[in-house]
Amino acid sequence: MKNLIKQLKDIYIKILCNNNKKKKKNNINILYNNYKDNNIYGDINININSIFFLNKENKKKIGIKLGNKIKKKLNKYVYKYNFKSNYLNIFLKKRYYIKIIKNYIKFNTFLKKQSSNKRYIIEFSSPNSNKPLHLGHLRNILIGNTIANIYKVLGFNIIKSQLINDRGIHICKSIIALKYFFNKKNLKFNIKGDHFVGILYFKFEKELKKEIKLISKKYNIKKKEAIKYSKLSNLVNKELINWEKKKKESIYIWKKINKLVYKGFNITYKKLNIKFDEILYESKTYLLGKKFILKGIERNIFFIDKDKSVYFLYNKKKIILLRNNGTSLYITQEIGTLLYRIKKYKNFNLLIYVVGNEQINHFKVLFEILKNNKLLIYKNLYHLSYNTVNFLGKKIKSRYINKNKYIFIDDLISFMNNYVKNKIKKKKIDKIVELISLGAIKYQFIKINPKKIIDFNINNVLRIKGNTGIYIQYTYARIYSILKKKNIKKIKFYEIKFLKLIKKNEISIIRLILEYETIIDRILKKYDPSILTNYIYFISKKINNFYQKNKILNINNIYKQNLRLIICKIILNFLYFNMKILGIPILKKI
RNA sequence: GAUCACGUAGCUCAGUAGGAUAGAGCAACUGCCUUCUAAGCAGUCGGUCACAGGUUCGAAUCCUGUCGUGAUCACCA
Repeated sequence: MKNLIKQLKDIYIKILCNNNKKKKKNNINILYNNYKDNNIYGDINININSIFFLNKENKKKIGIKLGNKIKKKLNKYVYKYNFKSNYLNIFLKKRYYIKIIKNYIKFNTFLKKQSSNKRYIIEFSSPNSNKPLHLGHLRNILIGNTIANIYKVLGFNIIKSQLINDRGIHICKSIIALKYFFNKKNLKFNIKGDHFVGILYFKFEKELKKEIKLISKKYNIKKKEAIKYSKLSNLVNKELINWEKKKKESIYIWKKINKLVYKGFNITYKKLNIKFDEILYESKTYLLGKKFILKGIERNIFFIDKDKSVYFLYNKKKIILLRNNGTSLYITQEIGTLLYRIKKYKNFNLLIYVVGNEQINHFKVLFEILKNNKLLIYKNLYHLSYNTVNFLGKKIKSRYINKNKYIFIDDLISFMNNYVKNKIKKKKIDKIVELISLGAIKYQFIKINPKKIIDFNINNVLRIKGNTGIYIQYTYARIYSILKKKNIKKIKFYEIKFLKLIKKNEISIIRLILEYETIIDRILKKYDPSILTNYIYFISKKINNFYQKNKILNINNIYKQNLRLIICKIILNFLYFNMKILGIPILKKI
């Protein structure tokens, strides 16, 4: 069965844009009407205005011409049309929806596969190995994972990639802290590895802050200046040099610390039910970046400064690529990782970096460097940026060293678990509580447009009413409980009877599912998974309304019951499909 | 100071390929469990789409300016 919208588009193009097909094709606005009264506005709305300017009379003429043509050509499914305020409204026959239902039952798919051999890499999470994953990571992970899952169901060859920033100043800070501020007596070994290393890191930052304050007071200089005279800061720099020189002691502690952190990360990922296809470590790729930069100097793309640091000129500003002591920086290792990926995959069609919007400039510089080096791969790179998660009015970000500015994912999860446990009416087993609270957390983060700041307020997350993950899970469980009582496989499809019996209620649900492809297109175009949660919420509302108003089981007319059961089955599959994409746990019982 | 985002109901957010009467949830207030899961459903209340111009037959949506909030501005990652 051909896609109706596509058929309408073809007719539209044939009649309205003989010239300039390609240019106009993208502007054609043909949508299923799920939001306005179908008695007045029909099933499908075609916006006549979106193409080119016409005066009112001509618009009506063209609209009616188009309407006639559509009715003639698609007579099988279209029974009338009208023209209102520059919209051509198409009214569909019930037969169309019966056909759609039949197809859903037969094929059980909601999307047409688009591609099978295109390779897309989605890099997300990208933690530093010096502290636990926090809410900023959570947002990152959920955006990345959802986008990756959508590409996956569309048939793309997807690689979910985690890049761990396991080298650099930050990890040296934890090493120094372990060496100087802790001994066997005051070390706590009974906590999760990443939290343990986090304690080391925060201890260092605290001590550094103290020292700098003292120095700047003593010599009456600014804090930025004072860093130069800081003993701790010096120790860290030396540690980094030792590490890059592969000194035994440095490497030994570094390995031990990282091991602890990864163990902790894995537990958190397991709780979130997030899996990666590959894990890259910057410690293994940064040397490629270093080499690349040294070559660039020979080719006069990068320059050596007076103090021996290496820089790149971007908008007349110096971007440092190597420190004057020869050690690498963030951007160096970023280049190295990219080179590694090119080597590993030879060719990929798209690499999406899911990274916060504070790094927009960083990626602009990166792409510019690649362009300057004639690495055309930069055209296949995209920085998917998202806004911050704020807590207590402050951004949650690594630069804030005060531990109170962080909420770690682990803490949020256990907080939510407790809340759900106390709130639910009947006593539930822990597993169900966990799945409910996980769904609630995920939904709450995905549902906000990545461009917007999430003002993290525990009261926003701790909600079980209305537009929440629980609502979706509940809707699923409700429908499931009905289907459990009947053997759906034994239900026959009575086309002619169904045609007579199908009503507005049933049709409006099917029409909503028909909008799905448009929704997916928009999500990928905008890189915005929140569109999906909003859509799923809208559908769930419709279904709950249907459920409450109509009886499904034990109705007099057995054919009607069958029709409704079949629709329930489709809805159930549809919810399942999308909850999988969003990573929201599916519960058969709540 | 420069650059980039964002500003829609008391609160949290949809809507921004210009197009039909600006939509949800929360909070407040009404109804609905003897009947497939009431973590639900139906309803009431609530808006000068920050402000001012401009483009257009038509602007929450595009452009300019102002104000407000946030991020970035390079040897942190």
